[in-house]
Amino acid sequence: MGAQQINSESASARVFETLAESIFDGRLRPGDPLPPERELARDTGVTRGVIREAVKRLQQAGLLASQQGSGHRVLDYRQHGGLDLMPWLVYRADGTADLNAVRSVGEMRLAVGRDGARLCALRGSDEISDFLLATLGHMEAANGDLEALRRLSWRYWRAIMVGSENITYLLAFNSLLGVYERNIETVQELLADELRYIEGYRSLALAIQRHDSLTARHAAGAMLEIGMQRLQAAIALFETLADEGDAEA
Amino acid sequence: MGAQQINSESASARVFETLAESIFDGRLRPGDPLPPERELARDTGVTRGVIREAVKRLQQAGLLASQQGSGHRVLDYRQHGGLDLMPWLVYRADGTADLNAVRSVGEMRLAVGRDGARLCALRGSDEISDFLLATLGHMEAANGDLEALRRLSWRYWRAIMVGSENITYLLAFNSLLGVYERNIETVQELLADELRYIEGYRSLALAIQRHDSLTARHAAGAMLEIGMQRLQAAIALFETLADEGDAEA
DNA sequence: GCGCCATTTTGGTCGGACCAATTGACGCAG
DNA sequence: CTGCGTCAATTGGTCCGACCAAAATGGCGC
Repeated sequence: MGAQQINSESASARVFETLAESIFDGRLRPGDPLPPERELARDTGVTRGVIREAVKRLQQAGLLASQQGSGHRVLDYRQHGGLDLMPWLVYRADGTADLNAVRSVGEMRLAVGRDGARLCALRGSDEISDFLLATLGHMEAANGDLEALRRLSWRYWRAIMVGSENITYLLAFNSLLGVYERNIETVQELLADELRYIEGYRSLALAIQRHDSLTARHAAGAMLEIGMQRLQAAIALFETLADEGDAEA
Repeated sequence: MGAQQINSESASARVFETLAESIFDGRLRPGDPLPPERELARDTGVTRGVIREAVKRLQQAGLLASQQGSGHRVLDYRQHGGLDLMPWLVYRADGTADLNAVRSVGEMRLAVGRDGARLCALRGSDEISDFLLATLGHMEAANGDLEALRRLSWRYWRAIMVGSENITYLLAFNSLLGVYERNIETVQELLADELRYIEGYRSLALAIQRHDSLTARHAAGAMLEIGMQRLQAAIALFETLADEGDAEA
């Protein structure tokens, strides 16, 4: 498995991935011109139309700027990129993960989750808290099944983001989920303690139900901190291993 | 000016905007199928290739899902969209702004700005604080010129986001800037008091310089709250006007 | 009434052509 | 020799028509 499955992707998707990787790993730097479309088409063995479709996606992602007569040039994604680039920034082409990017995701998860919970307590309707409590019941019934808990937790948090009535938080949540989804098993194991901390989910849901924004914020923070601590421990471990690897090399 | 300038956009960009608007204003709902590419091409008077380029951008934005043989169908952007959709969510086709979306932007600005400042104080190098203090000097020299202050403030905050070493905050900052840029004058007037609050910028820069994360967080919060209050006041005003308009109608 | 298969629909790709903006080299005038 | 204008080459933007491949459709036979 692995490389072969990539053939199932469309040609334009493959070109997109290839070019995006070249940009993220620095082979194509900000300001660099992209080879002409005709040349790219010739080299990759596809039609110019396919190249153009991939280029359009790269433009939409904030990775390229184009001008007729001139060409396509690489933009600095740190200046023009959106949150949806995170999956590419976290998971490199060589299969390793960027630990800084992982930590960043954890920090945003905490900040957005905490403030989203606060706003949900302020604004959430009874429908929201009812849904949270119902989901909580399913989590209790899951009996520690991580897979089920993870799915339920995602629904739970999505409901909070909806209840916060803050569309930016909801969209940011989507982007973060995009990162998790590429490595579900690892995320699930890492957050195991948090997922099993049913009491935390309960006190948060109850705080939201009684519109107690201060308690909701703290409950959310306490809950998310569990996963954050596991995450930081894992990062520290990997950094140690990396250092030893460097020392040996 | 206005409608005519749109002709300067490329054909695929026009198709993209048209379809995106149809999705955001609800004429195309989640689950709805898009008309076949050949039909869209015929109706809009462009080639299928142009339609496909626009469709690729819509896919990248999380607005469409496609399947060979079946067709393109509209996704729920609240479930699959990223933060870079905010400009479209804030500014509707009829020229009005979605006040809820505006408030959301303000809230994320506050949350990310506050935590970004905290992290920058924790991790920022001397280069960062030097840059902040230098920019501060330029702001003092701007002598209240809003245009100049706004530019300098953006650089200032970008430096903080870079210094926070949290890539998700930096990318979210980019997306928020994308919202501001579509209506620079209004944003600038709205944030006038905040932009002129040089002392706030100074105390934040100094807190970051001495790695005082707690003070940095509070200084950032105090500063951003100024703009937030103006924003909330403006929203309340518009809501009142809208209510009166409804009452008359 | 149910399930299988040919037809149709529809996205994905191909190939070549022409248009339009930009760039750059060449040659002319100053 | 310098500076400017012109023209050709480069390159993205669009058009056209064709074929491939996956999915949906509808009719046929069981």
